[in-house]
Amino acid sequence: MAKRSTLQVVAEAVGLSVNTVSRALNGKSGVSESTRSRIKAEAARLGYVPNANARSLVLGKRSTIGVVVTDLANPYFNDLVSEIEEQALQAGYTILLLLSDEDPDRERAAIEAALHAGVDGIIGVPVQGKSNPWTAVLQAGVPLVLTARRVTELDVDFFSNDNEAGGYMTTSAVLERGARDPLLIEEDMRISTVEHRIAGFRRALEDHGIPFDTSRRVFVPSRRNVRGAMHWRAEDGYRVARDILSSGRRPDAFLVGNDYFALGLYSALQERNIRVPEDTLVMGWGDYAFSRFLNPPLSTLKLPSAEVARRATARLFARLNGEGTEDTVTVMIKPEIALRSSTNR
Amino acid sequence: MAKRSTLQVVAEAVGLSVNTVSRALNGKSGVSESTRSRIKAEAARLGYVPNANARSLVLGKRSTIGVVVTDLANPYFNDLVSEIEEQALQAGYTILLLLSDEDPDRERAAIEAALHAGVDGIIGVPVQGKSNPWTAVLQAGVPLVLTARRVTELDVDFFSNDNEAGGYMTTSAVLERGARDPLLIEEDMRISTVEHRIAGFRRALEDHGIPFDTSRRVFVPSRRNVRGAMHWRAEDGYRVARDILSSGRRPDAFLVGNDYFALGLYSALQERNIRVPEDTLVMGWGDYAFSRFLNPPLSTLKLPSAEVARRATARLFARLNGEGTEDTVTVMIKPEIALRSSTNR
DNA sequence: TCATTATTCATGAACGCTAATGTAGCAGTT
DNA sequence: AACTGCTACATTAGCGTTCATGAATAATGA
Repeated sequence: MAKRSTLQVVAEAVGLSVNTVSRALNGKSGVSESTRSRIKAEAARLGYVPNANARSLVLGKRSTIGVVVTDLANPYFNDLVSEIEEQALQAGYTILLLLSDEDPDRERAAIEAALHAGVDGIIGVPVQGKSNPWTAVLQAGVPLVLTARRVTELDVDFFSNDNEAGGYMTTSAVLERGARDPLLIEEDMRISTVEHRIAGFRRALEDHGIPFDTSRRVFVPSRRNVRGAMHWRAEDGYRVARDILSSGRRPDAFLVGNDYFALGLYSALQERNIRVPEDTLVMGWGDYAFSRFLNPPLSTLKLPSAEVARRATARLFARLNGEGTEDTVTVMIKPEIALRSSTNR
Repeated sequence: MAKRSTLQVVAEAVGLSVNTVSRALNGKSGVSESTRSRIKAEAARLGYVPNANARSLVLGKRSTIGVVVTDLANPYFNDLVSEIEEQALQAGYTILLLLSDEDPDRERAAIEAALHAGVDGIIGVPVQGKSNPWTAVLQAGVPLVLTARRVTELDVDFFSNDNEAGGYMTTSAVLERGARDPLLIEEDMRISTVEHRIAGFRRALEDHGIPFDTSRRVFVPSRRNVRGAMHWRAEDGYRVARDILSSGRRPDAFLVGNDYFALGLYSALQERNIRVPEDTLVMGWGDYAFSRFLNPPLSTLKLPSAEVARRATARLFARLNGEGTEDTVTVMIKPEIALRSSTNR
């Protein structure tokens, strides 16, 4: 609890003015090399750490960006956050992490907290919901970049995977392997991710001469406001798959909204002694860490989370430097398909 | 990019002094209710958001705690971070997230960044390494709480699972189910977690009349400085298990350092047509989201990450309020075993 | 030698806020 | 009428920095 030494203390110790010490430590000109090194030595000896609050006040920025994400248990989002953190640190920024847990109320609170904390900019993954708390960010004049999920009524920079392409790629892959009656198990969320995925699914079906109708997709009820929501997703996927199978329906391919659903699906299929890939194909989404080790190894879609994160942070930093403020940009990065045994035929 | 309005602007708008406006908005006494509501209305109309930098400077605190963690891809740590975030938000704090990626150099940089950013306190998960960057935190007079991994030479508050007990519980479970030749597959890290786990393993062995020697445990080489290190862990676990099996060794139970290793182990066992649990038992560690959905469902140890997080943050906040500064405290919370089919016998 | 310029440092102000202190007005007490 | 105590506000100072400006000293040129 030692009282932290200030510039003044260092200045007195070396017998110079506060200003000179500041210039010396910040590498500014107007200080001779000899005194600069003397000052640096003394500062180090006293364990001087600049007061970030005072520094932020006068500089008018906090060197911190807010990262508002729905759920850390989702591998995609923790990849995203990890990469943002790395990029930020390299640029001399730190990140303030706020979690919304897919809950609109918490999201509002998170945004407010970020604004209140004085972040210089925000990278966000929006939650679905009628009211839009993100406009508050723009009103406050804080640069904003959205990722992963689009908010159409908001004209801001947006970076994401190309989910329509992903939906098309995954669906085409199973159709090309002979599936004629595929079923899409999707998250029940009003987010662009789902919408685009279904659009790609539909386009692939129609390209292969299979008419699309709503019976080709079922929804897994989404859970909100649950810590580590992902822990329940496999369970939910299992339940939906089990219901489908006990209704007597036998799709020859399953496409799921994330690899946790596939995990639950595997269990449900096994209960009925339906073999993968002999009796039905399974295609995941997300390429989670466990997917290649399932039995059989799961074909899935590898998402470019790191690149999304890099592009998004780069854009935010550009905005913080006052560049490219005139128009907003939308970038969708192509995912990559990972074909494994679950779609072998 | 609208210039944010300051207290002064609000003050002029209502024709009162800056101080009165400040008192009114902060709910302090000395302002009549009528003027208070008038001020609040005007502030809201102008979209006034207090300048966090100025506020932090005068209050002498940033209302932010640093969370220094090794790896977000590890389910245990993202549980931990999620819970810390929630607790912090409730207490009016935000969290600054720093990642060390199990790399001592990055850890040093992360700690420095947190200190530089002026956090009020730090919750950390230390990396192994000879030099100790954490002393810098104490030297700077910043309250520190460590979790998950102990640094013996550092006299600070420590909160964790009771890993020795966990090691004992998991080992006893397989021994009670008839295993006489168990093998421990452990991470090759010089951290207290591993050390305690092995100690518990050993104690359980000896309690059951099985002599411990170093051939009873093998190490999986640890990867450092890799984003999402967990993605490789299953692969590494697989490799170690495969080598064991191809050497002809046939343990009647495997205990692994985390559930990803179990995932790799399953693959290796399957290649040799060794059945679980008929031919050998498998016991995991961590109860990851996928573990109960494996085939067979994995017996494992459920770690009290949320409680560790809650206790640790509560302790840090106590320190921030100047309570309990006299001595340091060590808390080890008992984990819970989750018995599933992989140890059925 | 003296004027000119470059170098090195000091001084003062400002960032936006909160806390301590000051003052005017008014009711109640003696 | 004079004093006390309270309310409701204003005034002033200060948090620890950085930046703009200014002064002193040393170096340069004729």
